[in-house]
Amino acid sequence: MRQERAARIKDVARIAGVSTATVSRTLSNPDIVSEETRRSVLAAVKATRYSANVAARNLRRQQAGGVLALAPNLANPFFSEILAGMSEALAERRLNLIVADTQFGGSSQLVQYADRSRADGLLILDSRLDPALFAGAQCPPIVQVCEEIEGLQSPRVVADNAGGAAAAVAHLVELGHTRIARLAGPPDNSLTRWRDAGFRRGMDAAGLSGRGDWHLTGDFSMESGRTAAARLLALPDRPSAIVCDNDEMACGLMSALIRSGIDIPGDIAVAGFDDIELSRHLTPTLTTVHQPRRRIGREAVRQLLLAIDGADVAERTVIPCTLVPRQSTLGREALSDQAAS
Amino acid sequence: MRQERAARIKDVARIAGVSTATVSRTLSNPDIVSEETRRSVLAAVKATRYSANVAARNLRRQQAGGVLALAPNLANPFFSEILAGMSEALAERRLNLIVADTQFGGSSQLVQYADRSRADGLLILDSRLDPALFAGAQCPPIVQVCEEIEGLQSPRVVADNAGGAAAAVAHLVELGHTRIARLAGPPDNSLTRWRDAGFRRGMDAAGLSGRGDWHLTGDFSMESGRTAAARLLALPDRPSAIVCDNDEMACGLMSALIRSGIDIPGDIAVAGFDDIELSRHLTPTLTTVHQPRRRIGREAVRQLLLAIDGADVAERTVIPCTLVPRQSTLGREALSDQAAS
DNA sequence: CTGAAAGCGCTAACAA
DNA sequence: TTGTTAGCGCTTTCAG
Repeated sequence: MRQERAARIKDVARIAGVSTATVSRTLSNPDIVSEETRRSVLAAVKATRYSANVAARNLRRQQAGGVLALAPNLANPFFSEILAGMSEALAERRLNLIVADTQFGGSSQLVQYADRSRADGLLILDSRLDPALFAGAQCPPIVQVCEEIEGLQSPRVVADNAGGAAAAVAHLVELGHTRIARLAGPPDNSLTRWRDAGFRRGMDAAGLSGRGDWHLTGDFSMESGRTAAARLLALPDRPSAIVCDNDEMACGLMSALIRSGIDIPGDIAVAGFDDIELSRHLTPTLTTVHQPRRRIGREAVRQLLLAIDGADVAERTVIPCTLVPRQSTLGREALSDQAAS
Repeated sequence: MRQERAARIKDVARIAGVSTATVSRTLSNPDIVSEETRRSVLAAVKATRYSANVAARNLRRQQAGGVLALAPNLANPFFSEILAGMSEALAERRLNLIVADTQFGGSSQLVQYADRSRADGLLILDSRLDPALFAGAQCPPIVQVCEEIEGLQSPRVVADNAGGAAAAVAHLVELGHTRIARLAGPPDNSLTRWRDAGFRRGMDAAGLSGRGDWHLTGDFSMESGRTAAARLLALPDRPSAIVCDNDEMACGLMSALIRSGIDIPGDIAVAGFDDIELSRHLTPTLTTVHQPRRRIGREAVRQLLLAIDGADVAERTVIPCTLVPRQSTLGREALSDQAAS
């Protein structure tokens, strides 16, 4: 039972009684060969279970056969659904998605990838990367996704972060809140900055002004939401509502507030951002801003493929977000036993 | 400003005044060239920003340069942390991790990958795949991770699912519970079967017997935990504790129970499995079985690399799990304000 | 519509 | 220790 060698294009050609060029043509551009030839080649392909050697094809075509996604944290469900959308969209073009976690290996590893022979394109999801990494002449086309790196010129596909944050504020205002706090992400993060702008826009529209001591900061982790709760509770003059820059912080915050005997939304209403699956299953369920993550991933790939093909690409594609009102602002009665919406 | 072509090995050789073979040797095996040569080659590499063409190298070496992971759902945080561990371990060997979501493209796509020219190895995390996909002679080495496909012979790296489930039961028994129910995963899933075995082992050890009507089934989703709660509440004779086959179901279950006015753990104690990050942040925090996911990912890669190198590989590597007692079984007082443990 | 042949860039066997 | 050289398997001109 020795291991049989994989068939090469030569083998297929011999069996089909044609040249290797014809086999290649049949496979990549079936319309330009005669029907008879096509039939015999395809039969030979099937008989030999032939599948083209990827390295040889890529070498010849001077391409990499895959796209690299740089994400700050693979273990984060927010990114993973975007990656799933990317993977899906790339498969249609028979391109691989190679995923690198920027937490490891450091930039020394990453710089390797900013090279056409390794990746036909780059999808960058981490705004903390140094733009200099991608400055080389041989860097493949780039699309930035969700986050934005200052000083790296490339098309961007982002959610409507400002609009989402403004909608969250408007929702609270409509419920009668005027004392609205904010739990922001890291100040140097582009998401934070856009959501900041939206928050202020929403406040302005309602004639409200933000208060400095009601501006808390976290790092997008549940843990930082937990610690923010302590700071919130220590305030002499508490807000009646708080808008968080993501669901995970909102989750950590709510959980700590509840443990301290605070009623949500009775004492403090809470809104998040992202609409991760969890948000529907918290108690109370979390009002949040839904980002269509799969669609963002697909759209980013679409733009990248355009760029790879040398077509014109929108400098900035903004994907709309939608507010999803749930119990953490409406109260339990409003939606009591309703299924996830 | 025209785009400069990437340097090839020839360019480096010319600048360093040596042959291409020497450049290649300097880069892949520096010890066998003289120090002087090495210096001039490295200088030329730096000057040209040379980086070897991956496709050419792979073609010549008859390898793929990457390993493919087949996961059922990229968007699931449980898998994503394992993938992160894999990515980390592979980077040390300069191998890519290519991730494919088995939800999309169907097996027609996947079968393409069971081929040495596309992947140097396969990491299979989805037990629902057809073993026939990997039966070809040209299929690269495989390691199954976490889940197991019946009829696919290959090394496996799995958590101690039975031991974990037994520990959860033992913990409840120690707290005085004798009426213990189970919320199981899909019956055809290997995780479910191992956890089933562990559950029974734990019950037997305590002299307890499981009851048929206390055996609920879900599909590992939060949603299925939610619906299981309704069935649990409809029972004429309720258990005092329930062991769930994963944290997400436990989360959906708890959240629905609480909404129905059930006190956890006063009325019903709940234990999960996996220890996803969320579990520490639920209210009450969830007692669960911790799986060292990153380590599982790293270990799977270690075994795969051994197999690729033709070394002997353990048929089955079992990674220990540890019980993490929290409020959902102990009560809120016990651990009230303690940080995540 | 098809075949011959060049060559993508690299590594490794062999020779010196 | 280094250079020469063949060739990995494929695609794509260029001829016919």
